[in-house]
Amino acid sequence: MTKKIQVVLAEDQAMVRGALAALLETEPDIAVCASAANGRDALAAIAKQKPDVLVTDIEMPEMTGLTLAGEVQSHFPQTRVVILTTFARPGYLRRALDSGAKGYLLKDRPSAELADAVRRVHQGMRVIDPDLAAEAWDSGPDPLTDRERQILWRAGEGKSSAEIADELHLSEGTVRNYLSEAISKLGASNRVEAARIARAKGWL
Amino acid sequence: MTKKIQVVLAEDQAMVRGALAALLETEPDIAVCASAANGRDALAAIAKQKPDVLVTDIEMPEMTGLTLAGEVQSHFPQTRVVILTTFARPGYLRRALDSGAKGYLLKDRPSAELADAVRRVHQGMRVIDPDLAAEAWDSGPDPLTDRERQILWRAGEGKSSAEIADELHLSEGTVRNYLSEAISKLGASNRVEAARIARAKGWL
DNA sequence: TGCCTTTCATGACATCTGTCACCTCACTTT
DNA sequence: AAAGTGAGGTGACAGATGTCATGAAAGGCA
Repeated sequence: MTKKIQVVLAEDQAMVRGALAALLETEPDIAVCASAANGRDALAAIAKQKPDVLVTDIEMPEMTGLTLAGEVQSHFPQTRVVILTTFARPGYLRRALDSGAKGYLLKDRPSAELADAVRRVHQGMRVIDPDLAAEAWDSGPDPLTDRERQILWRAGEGKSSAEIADELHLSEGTVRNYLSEAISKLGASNRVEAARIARAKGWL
Repeated sequence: MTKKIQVVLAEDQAMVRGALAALLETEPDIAVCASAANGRDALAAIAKQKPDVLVTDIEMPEMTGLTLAGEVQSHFPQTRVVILTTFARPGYLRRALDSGAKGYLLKDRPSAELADAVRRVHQGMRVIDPDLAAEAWDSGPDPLTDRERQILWRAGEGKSSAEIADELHLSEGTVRNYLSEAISKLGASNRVEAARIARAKGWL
């Protein structure tokens, strides 16, 4: 047999990280050469190990998987990236592909697909969840501006317009204007629903 | 060696389920005899297999891990339950223990602890995450009434007072009263923050 | 029987939210 | 130089939200 496919694993939940490593180690042609609990550590491991494939979660402390994918793409292009996440959010998929990820796999999928995805991506193929790809296509791009995103995020945390204005050094009226705009763009009827929709799409 | 510890696994994310099974299978004294994607299927598996230990997630479709723990406790008391979840929520821990669970483990913990927990619980010990137990102790019991919970849940989804009133056949004023009460009990300053706090504590 | 607790309801009030028309100021573009 | 363009702001208004005092009806229990 030729050399095993070297994989680095990035996932913040230690239990899941260990379990995924155990899963990949059951494959005779795959070896997990390092694993990390956040994007920053993963990047350091990649610099040292130069693995064939990175399998990474998205929501992690320090550096998200999406940012990590971008860094890997620009500094270590020989390492292919597979995103492995809970979230079937069109915005996430779009950003993942923009960041150079070659695979996007959901944690809902059968565990056998992980090793498959690693092998395919290693061979230069792309592996994208087909349902999600279709959804991403017809849900369109993120309609929010940066300001709207910042403000909607805080509103979703339960902050009042006045508090948000204070934090961002804006007037309260301006904050209300941005929220109004975001609400109408998302077809919501108030800030809470708008935040919910934006979160579901992966735009927050 | 004596017979292996028989484990049933309940976890809705297929990838994680498969990975956890692979992890447990690496232990020489543990065997995963069945796994299920929701509480209902898990209960059926337990009825058939009569396993020593059930390892279950909390948030699952059809039947949550907490409800499942209660069912197992009353119908199959010889099966000990270990809750394995992402959520460090005092309310979840409390309900888990009330439902007869013998273990409560976070997915943040090192993967080696899972097999340990299974062994200990099998021997009749309890395994509770110590930090979470302390937090649960001083955060007190759920202060919300059923009505307040129902209403706060819907408010957190972005529904207006009028919509909630309609859904629950109450007057709008009554809904506002309950929300006001919930907001003050939780020390929040509006409905959104109140919902956030309640979710974080595991009370929603 | 009387007392207590829950649940639900009103009305009144102050404040917060969402919407809209319109304005300023600093940049680009042409 | 004139005409956009985008970020930010103002003021006004209707409607939603949060608070409080008060009260009716229903069940538990001593």
